[in-house]
Amino acid sequence: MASDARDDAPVTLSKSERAYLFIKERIENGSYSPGFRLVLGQIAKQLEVSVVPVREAVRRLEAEGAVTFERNVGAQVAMVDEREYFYTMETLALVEGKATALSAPFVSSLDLIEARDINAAMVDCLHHFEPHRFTELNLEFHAVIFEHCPNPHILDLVHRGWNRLALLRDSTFSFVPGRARESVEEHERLLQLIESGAAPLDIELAARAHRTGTLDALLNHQANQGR
Amino acid sequence: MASDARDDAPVTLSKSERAYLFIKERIENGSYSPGFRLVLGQIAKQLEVSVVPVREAVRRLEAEGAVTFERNVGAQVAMVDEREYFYTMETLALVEGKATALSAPFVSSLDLIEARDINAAMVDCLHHFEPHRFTELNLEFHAVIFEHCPNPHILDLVHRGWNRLALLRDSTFSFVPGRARESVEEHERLLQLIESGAAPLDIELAARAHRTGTLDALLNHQANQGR
DNA sequence: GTCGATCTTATCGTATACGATCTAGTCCAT
DNA sequence: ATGGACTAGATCGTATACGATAAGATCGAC
Repeated sequence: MASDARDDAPVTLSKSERAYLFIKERIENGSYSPGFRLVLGQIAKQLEVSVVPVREAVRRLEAEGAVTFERNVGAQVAMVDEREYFYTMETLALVEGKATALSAPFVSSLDLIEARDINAAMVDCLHHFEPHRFTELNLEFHAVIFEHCPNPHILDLVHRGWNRLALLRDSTFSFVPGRARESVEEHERLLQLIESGAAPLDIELAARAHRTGTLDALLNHQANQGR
Repeated sequence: MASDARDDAPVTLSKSERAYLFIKERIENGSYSPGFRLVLGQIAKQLEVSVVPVREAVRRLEAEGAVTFERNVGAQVAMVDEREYFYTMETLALVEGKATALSAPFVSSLDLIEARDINAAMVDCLHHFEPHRFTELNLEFHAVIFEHCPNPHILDLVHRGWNRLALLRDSTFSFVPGRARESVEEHERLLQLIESGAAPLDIELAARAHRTGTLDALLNHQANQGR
């Protein structure tokens, strides 16, 4: 992040990795919006590399679900509709719930303090209306807990879900007024469950409901707006 | 499977796909056991293709977790220890549980009949001691249900889990005597839950316990055998 | 004027080639 | 004999080149 490898002296980053990060970044920040055609030769020229590493990067993004690929035709940024958003949220609810429950026993009192600090900062964001930072802090909050997740596969699924959300954030995400405040309250309740050593299943379902609640809020909000 | 594309006229299968299937097959049937070094040029010669599609296949397998890859060093079949097995089973319990609950409302009475037929065949396998076929039928049983899963992401995770298990089947899986019979009984109970339109969460937890039970049985079994 | 066949072009899929990097073995100095 | 530097071989990473495929344009027939 600090020193973006100037031109052709990547200290420890292969060209295919550079291509991967390059494309991924552009997809996430919206430069390449859903449906955008990724032409290998074109991207290769921009990056001043050959098509081979670019192709590898694109296939990798395909494996991650960020782009779709058709043989002899090409790749394009994955189309993400409401249905996709729903599936992703449902899956996230599932894996985040489990990840929270599995992590709970390993959350220290220091972690709890840090989590509460973050949650407080989120309240500040509400007052100053900084939705972007709010979302960031939300991830940090959960990261403090998940950091202890003993099952790396489940943790990986959580990160995949987050990536996917980042992908379609700009197109689908909309800030639902009441939900943000509800969210920070649920955070505090989650922390209390963890602190009190509640049953794993209780924690799991609470964390699951936390995610599901965001989904429901969004759906209701859209429905009320006649969409 | 039926017609292994003779030489250079793959009707509708790219060379990288052929390489992918070739390697995957060998990993699953144990020809390439964990730790086996996958040398691109070597495999390329065997398949009479260049290294480029082979490399693509290997990277794809890496993304799936079947092989590990180190830059400028090479790839090898992923090492899978008991811990890995545990993680996979825990994750599978999670996603299979949800997949079952989500699919339940769409399971028809015809599906129920088919599932019960398969379950009966599994009992036969027990009597004739055919553990391999038993495992196959077990997958079919769950497939009948999951076929209706409305969330493709979760279904995909189930399949990934199955793939992963197939990967380490030979090295870690051992047939636990009493568990198989227990398993078919749990199948029947699952079907009854689905049939009676039980609450989604009940179905989810039952399906989850079904998978967890296999894991516990295996762990206890190993513990009792002093390992 | 519309439909279908041919041709053109853009893009992908793969082969080959070569430079870069790692690993291991050898040799020399201590 | 042991440790470190050097050399050689193997393997990977990427560039370039060319054949293969598919989408679109052009032209002719009805």
